[in-house]
Amino acid sequence: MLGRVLVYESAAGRIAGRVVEVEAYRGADDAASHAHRGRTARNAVMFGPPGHAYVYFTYGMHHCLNLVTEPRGSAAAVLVRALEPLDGLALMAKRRRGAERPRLARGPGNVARALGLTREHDGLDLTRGPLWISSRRPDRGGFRIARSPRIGIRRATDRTWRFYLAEHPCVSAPRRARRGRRRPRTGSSGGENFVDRRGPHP
DNA sequence: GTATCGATTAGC
DNA sequence: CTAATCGATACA
Repeated sequence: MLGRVLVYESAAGRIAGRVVEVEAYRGADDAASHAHRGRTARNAVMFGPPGHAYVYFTYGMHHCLNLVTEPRGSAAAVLVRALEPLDGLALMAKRRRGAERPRLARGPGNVARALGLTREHDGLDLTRGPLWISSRRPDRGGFRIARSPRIGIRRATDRTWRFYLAEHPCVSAPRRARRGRRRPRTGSSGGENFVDRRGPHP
């Protein structure tokens, strides 16, 4: 996904952006996943065939876009956390109350907001439009791939399933850990950054 | 039935 | 740090 271009051809206009930050979520084995406790009306698309959009509503005000990645019956999806805006910047800015380019689609709620995605788009087939991933070769612009724990979750925080283009201006920087009582570190290496020298997680 | 929380964000 | 804001989830 990283470096690929997401395109949305809506009635309001065409929007395109390079994927620069994602997170992986799985099913029953992933306590942080919406699919952790099985299929519901909300997460049903995650259990459907791959290549579909799972759009959920959260915090009473935000939508987030996921791309379903595994075969029917096996729940898994990739959360799109940030895009580098490439096309339709004026339209995005309008929806994002005039944010500057690096912030137009930084953060999963802002991605959906900039594209105008809601629960109505839940289940869209990415192989049939109007929302799709360009088949163009991924272009990471020389930025290396880094990984970190997923953001904003409380369970399964030891899994480093957030992947992003390091130093890319459109990537949402993870909040620094709270000061005060330090949590015992579960991982191996001490954690300055999470650069992944082995490439993406399988 | 009621209480709590969340794959977030903007603002102070 | 917190309010915003409501669907999903937890629990009596």
